Amino acid sequence: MTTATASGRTLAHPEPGEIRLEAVLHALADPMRMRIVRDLAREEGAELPCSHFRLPVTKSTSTHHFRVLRENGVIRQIYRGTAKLSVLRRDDLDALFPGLLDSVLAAAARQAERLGTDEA
Amino acid sequence: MTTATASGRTLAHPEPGEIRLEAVLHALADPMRMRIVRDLAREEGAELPCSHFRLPVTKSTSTHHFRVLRENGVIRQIYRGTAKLSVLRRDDLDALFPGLLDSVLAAAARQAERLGTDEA
DNA sequence: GCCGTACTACGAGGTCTATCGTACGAGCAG
DNA sequence: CTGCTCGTACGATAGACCTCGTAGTACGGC
Repeated sequence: MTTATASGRTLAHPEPGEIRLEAVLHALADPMRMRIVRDLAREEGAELPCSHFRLPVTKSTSTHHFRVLRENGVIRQIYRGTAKLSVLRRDDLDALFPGLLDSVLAAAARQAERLGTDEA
Repeated sequence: MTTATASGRTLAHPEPGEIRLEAVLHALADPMRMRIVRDLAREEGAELPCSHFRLPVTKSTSTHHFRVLRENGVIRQIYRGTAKLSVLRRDDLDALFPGLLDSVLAAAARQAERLGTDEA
């Protein structure tokens, strides 16, 4: 439980009603972002810092991808100390688009297995 | 090239094994293309000519979007006379990514209803 | 107070995308 | 054959996107 040590730094997230399907699909259409989402889904409910994901890109690019995921309503991000923790917005997504996230994740897992592209 | 033998102008489609999830998601992330796919799904199995879709763009742009859908494995296209008919590749998509197409279509329908953006 | 860590902001480069307009080829109706 | 309709191809333009590097801010420990 993140006891919101709230430092005043707050990040803008779309309301559930603001989340658009095209935006979510677009966010998931990038391999790097799909990888992040898959990692988050694997540790359901876990709040992971950006540095936990060993992405093969620079930190600037990571920031960009996390921002896209957040602004499109796929993840939620909060600050805690110097770290920024990310969580999948499964509840909101499931409420808006039932079954979508699960089938996308299943499809990604299946394709990763098929192509042997399964990363950590 | 398009060295078409008069009766059988054939179009290149990806094999089922060539269809990539990111590509499918990317194809569906565009409102114009999502609209095409929804129309096709609504008349399941039907072969509809491009002209059936009254898209608010020029013909060049339509051609472009249909091409993207075809090259990414979402639809199949065949010539018949002067018309080019399009069909949803539901069988292949369902085999590759079970449930994906249905949940995306359901999500699109739900969002259209929510936003009152239902066209057609 | 000072420094290291974690992440951000801004700008730039290169690529991709969506859109259009115009010109062309393929088929069908006279 | 002549024209008409359907769709394609090519070129161009404007905008978005992914990537990076550098400089900067917030936080925690010394």
